[in-house]
Amino acid sequence: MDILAELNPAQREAVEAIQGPVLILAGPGSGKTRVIAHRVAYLIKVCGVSPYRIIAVTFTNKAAREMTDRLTRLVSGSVGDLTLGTFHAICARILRRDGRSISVDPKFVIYDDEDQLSLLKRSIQEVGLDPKQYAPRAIASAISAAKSRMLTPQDCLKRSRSYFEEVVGRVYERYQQLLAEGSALDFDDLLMKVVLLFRNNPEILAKYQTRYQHVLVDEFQDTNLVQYELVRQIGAKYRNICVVGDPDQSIYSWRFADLRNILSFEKDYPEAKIVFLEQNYRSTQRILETASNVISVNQQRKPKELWTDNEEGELTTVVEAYTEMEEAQFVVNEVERLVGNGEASLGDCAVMYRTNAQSRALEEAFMRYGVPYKLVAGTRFYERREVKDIIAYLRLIQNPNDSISLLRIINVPQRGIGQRSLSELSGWARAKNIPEYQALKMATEPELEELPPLNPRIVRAMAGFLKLTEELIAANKKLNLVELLDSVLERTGYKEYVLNQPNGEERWENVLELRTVAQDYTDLKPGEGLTAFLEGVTLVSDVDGLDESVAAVTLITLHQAKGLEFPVVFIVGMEEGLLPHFKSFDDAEQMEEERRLCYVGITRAKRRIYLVRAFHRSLMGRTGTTIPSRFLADIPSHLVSSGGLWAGEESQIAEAIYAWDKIRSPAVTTPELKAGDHVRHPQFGDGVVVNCQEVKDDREAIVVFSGWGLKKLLLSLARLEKIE
DNA sequence: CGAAAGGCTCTTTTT
DNA sequence: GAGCCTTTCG
Repeated sequence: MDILAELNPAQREAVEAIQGPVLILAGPGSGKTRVIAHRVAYLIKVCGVSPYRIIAVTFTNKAAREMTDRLTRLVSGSVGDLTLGTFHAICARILRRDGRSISVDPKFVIYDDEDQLSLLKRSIQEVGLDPKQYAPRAIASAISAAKSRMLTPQDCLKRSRSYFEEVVGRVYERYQQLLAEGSALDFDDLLMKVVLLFRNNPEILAKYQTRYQHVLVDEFQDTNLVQYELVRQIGAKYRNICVVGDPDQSIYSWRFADLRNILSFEKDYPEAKIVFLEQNYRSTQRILETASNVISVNQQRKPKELWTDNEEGELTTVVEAYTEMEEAQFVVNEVERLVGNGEASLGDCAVMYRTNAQSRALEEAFMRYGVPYKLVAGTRFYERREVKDIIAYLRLIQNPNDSISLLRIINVPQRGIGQRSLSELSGWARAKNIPEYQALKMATEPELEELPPLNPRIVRAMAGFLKLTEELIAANKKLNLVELLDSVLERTGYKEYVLNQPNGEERWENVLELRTVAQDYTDLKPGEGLTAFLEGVTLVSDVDGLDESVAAVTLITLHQAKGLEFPVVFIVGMEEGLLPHFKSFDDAEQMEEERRLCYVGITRAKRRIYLVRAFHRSLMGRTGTTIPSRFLADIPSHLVSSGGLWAGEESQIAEAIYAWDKIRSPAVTTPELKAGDHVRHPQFGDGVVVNCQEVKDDREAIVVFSGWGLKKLLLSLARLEKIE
């Protein structure tokens, strides 16, 4: 098979440029995944590079799986030695192998968000603060921001400039101590620790640098600083780094992804070859045009000319339903209609939305009409209480110092060890600076002088739990994973316990489902299967479970939809407050990201796109009138099939009560501005107003900023501050 | 000790 | 509307 044959000139250029750094800027549907796959295949087949010397990073495990499939076909053989996976999965592997030198226990467990939050609450308390006063989520986010910039607690404390930052620094410090004590890492640690490992151990870094002759990174626009640094470190020796991305599809800034990575790449690798992929193979002309009109409003963007040879296609359908129930009903009916007249199959259709909560009304409608659907939320399964309980037992077997897991299940099923006794134990453990499990061991030693003040009955219960755990730990040395899991279920009496809970049957089904997942690991040696399984279930991403072969409509968030494509796409909730989300209202940059999100959604569609909204929507208990998303207004009418409803929108915008105004943070008072006024902008700095005029129901100022030039800014969005 | 009920807050996107 | 926490009662 000729690997270059089926590529267009630009794609071919991107594949053949194997020497030195390459930046591929690729529009939606321009075949970037294809370019990566072909490039790897080209390296292996044509250039004779061993797969062992190639590392390719994808955004999800699913993308990695698909890449493997594609490659196996392209090179007609196995690519087993290839390093392929998400940053997190790859880093976890590196740390298990080489983490010892920075005191990462190879038996570490990975904490998910829920575990992280529990540990954080504990850390907040332990530094003498009240978790109610310092929202653990806000602190979690601040710590994550720090880690994505590779800042240690000490760095944070040193540079803290406010009381909150100091609090973050102190909590962060304790949080890391507790993680270390329990041999646990959070998601961000996986990345940051590898960077630190490489920094402190040049010989280990050299090993990886020498091994990886070629580095490839997909979805580069959504990488953050640690990830950039990792790529830089690993690729430093050969500099054969190929990154692929699209600034217009950058939608993860809240995870500290930084678009500036693309600019840094051009700066750090001045010799980089830059390839533009602008031909779209996915969508009809009209879909592409709709999308372009939406995205071109963004100010912070390099204009890009996307084009396609595909047919003109259908008009964009804009629909207004009365309520969210009717919105869902419209989608279901329309799917049935399309499937009925043979225009599409169930699997061709996807419904996309901004927030997970929106899936509910949709699910109900699909269920009521008996239309098969699949909800993309793989991680949701692993968040279920019963599933997490079992995983906690398994984690405890792998690493008994994992106190979060221990506290989760020490009394599940009930063993008569209550909250009071547990805080006694925890306090005692903390005083001795040991994990709970070690404290448990000591507390149940009858000959010990200094015992925690516990009731003998409780001590007996604790000893029983300890004995159970020790036996399971021993069992892990000779049983395979499923045998071990069965042994957990049997020894704990979990089945009887869960069946007595509300929805017991369903929950037990979930446990059995988990057991099915575990079966994939039975071939591994005792112990190893457990490690691999625990890593697998923690690093799953939502789309990983998406199975294209199932004939059902896909319900998916806009974020999850990145990288996917469907012949028919419905985007629901096209309303102010939802898309764009109201959290972004007072920040021009975030607003641009909302727009990109909308763009990502539209460009998933191959043949048909529906933009749907509800006139009434209930949120937070309240029902409110909505107004159409501003993004709808950017689509020229010649591209829209006017469902009659759309025509009357203009007057509605004026009349509609802006339901979100009540929730929205107090409107930034827009200053009266005239030409010559000096203003300050959070991003552009100080500038001078050139002009200011009324537009629709807003005012638009044209301001010149030094270093940025002229900017058009809507006063309701841009946080302009008048300065004297 | 444990279950149940009531009250509170916060509502985005996820590896 | 949900999840989390606290309170209350058996």
